[in-house]
Amino acid sequence: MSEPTGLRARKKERTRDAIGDAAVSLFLERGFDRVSVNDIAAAAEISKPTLFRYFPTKEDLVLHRFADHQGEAARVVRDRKSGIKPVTALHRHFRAGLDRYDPVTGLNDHPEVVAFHRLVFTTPSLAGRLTRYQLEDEEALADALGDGIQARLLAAQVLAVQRVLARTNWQKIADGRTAHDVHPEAVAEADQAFNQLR
Amino acid sequence: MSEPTGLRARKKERTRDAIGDAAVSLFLERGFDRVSVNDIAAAAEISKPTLFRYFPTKEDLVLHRFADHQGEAARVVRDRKSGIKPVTALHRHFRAGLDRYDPVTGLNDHPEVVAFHRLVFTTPSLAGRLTRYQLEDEEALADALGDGIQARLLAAQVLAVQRVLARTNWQKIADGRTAHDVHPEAVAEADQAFNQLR
DNA sequence: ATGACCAGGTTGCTTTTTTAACCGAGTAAC
DNA sequence: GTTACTCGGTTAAAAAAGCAACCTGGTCAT
Repeated sequence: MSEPTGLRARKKERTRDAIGDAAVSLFLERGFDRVSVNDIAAAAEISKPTLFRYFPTKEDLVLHRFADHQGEAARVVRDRKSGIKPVTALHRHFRAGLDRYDPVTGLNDHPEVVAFHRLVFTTPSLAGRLTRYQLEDEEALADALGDGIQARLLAAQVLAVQRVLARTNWQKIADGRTAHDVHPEAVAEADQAFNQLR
Repeated sequence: MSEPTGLRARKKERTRDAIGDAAVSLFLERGFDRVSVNDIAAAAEISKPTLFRYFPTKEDLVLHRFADHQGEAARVVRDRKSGIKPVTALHRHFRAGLDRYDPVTGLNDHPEVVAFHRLVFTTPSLAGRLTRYQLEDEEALADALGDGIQARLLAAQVLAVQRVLARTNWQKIADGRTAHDVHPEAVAEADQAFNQLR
């Protein structure tokens, strides 16, 4: 029922983490395009082909943290308890994210997280690639919601709302406020936005 | 001219160290035959066949620290400066070992080293295997000394002397004295023993 | 413009490691 | 006395990693 935690799987996961951590910390230190994949491979003590076996492109070295949340919205809809509407489930899930200051909500003031956001959104190739991830996420959510054009529209609107909320939160953090301080209005705005979706 | 420090070589060395360290620390903790090779492999996070690729037998997991000094006597004789007699070179090398409290001289009171010695000499299969290492060492030394039966005899006597000296030192340490305290008489005994060899 | 780099990726080929299964000897249960 | 462990050690096949060499596309001197 669970993952078979063999020796192989454990080491693969560790290697993946080592590569991702080395990459992100180098990127934060010197900027995305001032770090070569060779540098990352050297820092993670692996070879270049091995690096590309774990991550298809250099961009994914940064975006794997988003990729880990890939399909989350679709899963939330699919796994909702019976009697609960999709939008409600998504709403609750987003609010739970706010409550635990999940970085994907934009409501997180850890310096490293803030710097990471900045890195992603000020590096064009990263921002570009990120939208591709969002598209896939949207399709998955649409499939979970149903078949017609309405499912597609709803999926797009939900994810657009989440992006706006996250970006708003992040902006406030970027202006120097603390996550704890911003939290109440973030919740209020989320409630308002999700209610308008119905 | 030097070792090619590739990624592969570095990781191999680390793996070897990890296995050896895990093995010795488990042995010291629970005794040689209360630890299975499976335990060691698990502690070192490698598989059993991999363990045996690095160490031919369970005993060698302990004795690799001696094995690392394998052929040292022969090398000392071969690399001696011209004009220096073999026995003199070996004598100086042993004294240098005493001065830096090298564990192979028996003159070392670190708890871990003492426990390690105790482990080796109170476990029959280990003591047995150790004599095999010493035999190989003796043959190598004999070859370095020359061809005839006299070379063999001298080699055997030198190594016998070193073993007696080391055992004597270890005994004094085992009686509770410090290495620093024992050092002067260890040097004196070594000088006397090596002088009698000439 | 040409040639020499450096970047992100890729391609074979070899070495290393995992996995599961096995062998042979000892040993405890029943 | 058979059954069923455990332990040290081995085998064969498959996955993973390393390495060197390559491709493509840019950038910079000369």
